[in-house]
Amino acid sequence: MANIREIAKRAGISIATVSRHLNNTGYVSEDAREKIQKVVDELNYTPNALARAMFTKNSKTIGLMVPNISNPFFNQMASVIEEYAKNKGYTLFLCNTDDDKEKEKTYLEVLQSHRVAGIIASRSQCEDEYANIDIPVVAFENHILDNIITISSDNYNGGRMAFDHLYEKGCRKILHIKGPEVFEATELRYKGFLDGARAKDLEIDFIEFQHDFQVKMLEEDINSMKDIVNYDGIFVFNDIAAATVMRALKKRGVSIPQEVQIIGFDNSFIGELLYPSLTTINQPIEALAYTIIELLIKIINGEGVLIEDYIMEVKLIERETTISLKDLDPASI
Amino acid sequence: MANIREIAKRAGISIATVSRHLNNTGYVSEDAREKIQKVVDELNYTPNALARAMFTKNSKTIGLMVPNISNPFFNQMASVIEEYAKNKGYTLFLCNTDDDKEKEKTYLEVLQSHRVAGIIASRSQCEDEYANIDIPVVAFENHILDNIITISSDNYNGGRMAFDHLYEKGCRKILHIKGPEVFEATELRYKGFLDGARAKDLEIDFIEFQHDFQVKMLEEDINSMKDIVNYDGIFVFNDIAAATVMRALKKRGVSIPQEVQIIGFDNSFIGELLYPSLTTINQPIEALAYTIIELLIKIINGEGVLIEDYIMEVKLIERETTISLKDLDPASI
DNA sequence: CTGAAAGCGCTAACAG
DNA sequence: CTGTTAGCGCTTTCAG
Repeated sequence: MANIREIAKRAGISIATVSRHLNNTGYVSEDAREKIQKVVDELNYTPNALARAMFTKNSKTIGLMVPNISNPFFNQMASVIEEYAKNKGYTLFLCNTDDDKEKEKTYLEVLQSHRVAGIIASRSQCEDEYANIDIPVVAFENHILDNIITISSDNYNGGRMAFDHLYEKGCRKILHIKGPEVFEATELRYKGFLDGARAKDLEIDFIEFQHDFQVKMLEEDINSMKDIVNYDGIFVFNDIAAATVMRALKKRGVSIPQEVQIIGFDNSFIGELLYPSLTTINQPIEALAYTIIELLIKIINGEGVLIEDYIMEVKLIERETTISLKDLDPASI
Repeated sequence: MANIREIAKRAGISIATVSRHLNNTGYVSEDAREKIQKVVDELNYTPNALARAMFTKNSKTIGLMVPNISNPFFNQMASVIEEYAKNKGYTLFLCNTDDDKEKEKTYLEVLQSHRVAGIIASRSQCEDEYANIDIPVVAFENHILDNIITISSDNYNGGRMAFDHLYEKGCRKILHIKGPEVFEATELRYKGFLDGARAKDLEIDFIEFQHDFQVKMLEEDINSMKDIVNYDGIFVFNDIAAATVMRALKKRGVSIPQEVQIIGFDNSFIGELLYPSLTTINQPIEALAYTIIELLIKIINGEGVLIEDYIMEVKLIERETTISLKDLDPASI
């Protein structure tokens, strides 16, 4: 692959001028520009970003750590993060941690070695591992260290909204299927939901899933639920798990929402494909992704940012798995 | 961030020896090894992959181009490609092309500039753009150029199996919802399906969707289908589109599979979450991903590979959206 | 077993 | 407006 020296030689001009032209930095005569561009086009020359990065100390790459890219919520996040990053001139390294601390640690080293300009750590399981990283980091959902910004949705409030909604719809025998304890986000949803119930003096049952979506694994969790039919309202910690729960219920002949109302969390695309379509709490993916990228790039550029929690508003998306009792067609019960 | 010179100085040893130790290449005395490792640990030193890449001409990175990472089939592919790549010591750049030629071209340049060791181009819309790339490339699904290997599932056969299955189940008024013409994969499914029908002298109707899954867009396509209720069997070009079709049918009160049988394609996780669960054609994601990575890395390493089409076997996954007529409970019709 | 030195491709002073 | 030059951090001959 050609290099800048080759271009300079063929154009009969020094490499400094070629560099200036390529980067549009400093003066270059129109005449020189043309000559250079001609050779650049002929040789299909592309500047070596690695060499450039070594000098400028900015590789223009960002490491994106996600639990798993096949998780519908995280891949929607990844999709828009990718777009924002690209618009800013950054390319993403894709890192699936599988919610596994060891894998996260390994990737952390890989990203470090590639001298990424910044790291987005979603649902991190690490702490001190980030202490000696001198690369800008922003955390999504799980907190890492005091000096690392955390971005998340207002999960607590979302949980509370979920409860209020079910309650409003008339549910009184309520179950919450909660996520693994190590997920701060689902833990907050649980707390919010619980506080909502307490405010109404209502007792609530809980089941904890041992893991998040990893194609097929949820089914096991579902099988462990026995008396799931005894409730009239269920709040599931995310949409994909809710889909699995819905499927299990239908298999047992339970009709939704007539017999059990369901509410999920995320508002990932899957909710709209289900039948009945899933009532859920929307996480503002665009706002989350935008905030993550903006903050990270500000830190990369040495601009000051407030070290604090950045919490984005959620909102209820009412669809078909919840329904007002008065709207119920008696015949369908 | 520390560099090798710093390590060498602190360890009182030359950088050459430090390098040898780090890469386990050439002789280094046990004594030297210890001294070096001690400093490496103290300083949390990680070798600069950029500098290394400049010298070795192998960046140990791979550019993964996918239409969109939120497409369930492609993100499952990405997930396992990522795992295989990591095991081989490669890290992935994530590139969403959105099935847009211009975006693909842009990313091609970006990947070139980052001097990726190889490129995986899924469903590429380009041709000549790849002619002057001196980076190993493998294509998934769409062919690019004669000298570029293409890996894909046996889509033709899959289409044929889909027809045979519906026919066997008793369907005679059949519709195929096909993908955009520029997708070689869905085009082959269409051809296979058509040939199956011809073999039985059966006339079949077709509808063409204008685009693949991009959260929300499919709904428009669905709305454009009027007489969708007049069929007893539908083959949809992929699972996610099938999910949308199922939802539309149920909204119109059509029962599946009693009135219409449905078969999708991909066997992405979504099929199992639907109710009834979706009969579909399995694409062997593991085998595809494995082949893609194996071939690409062989090319990167200069080992010879056969330039030809690598076609992986598909198989029918029978679930609940198709059913033998004799199994039908008359009461449920 | 170890070190000096050249060079990968680029950018940014600095001196014309 | 342009060219020379010194590195960025690393690996690898080639001499010891």
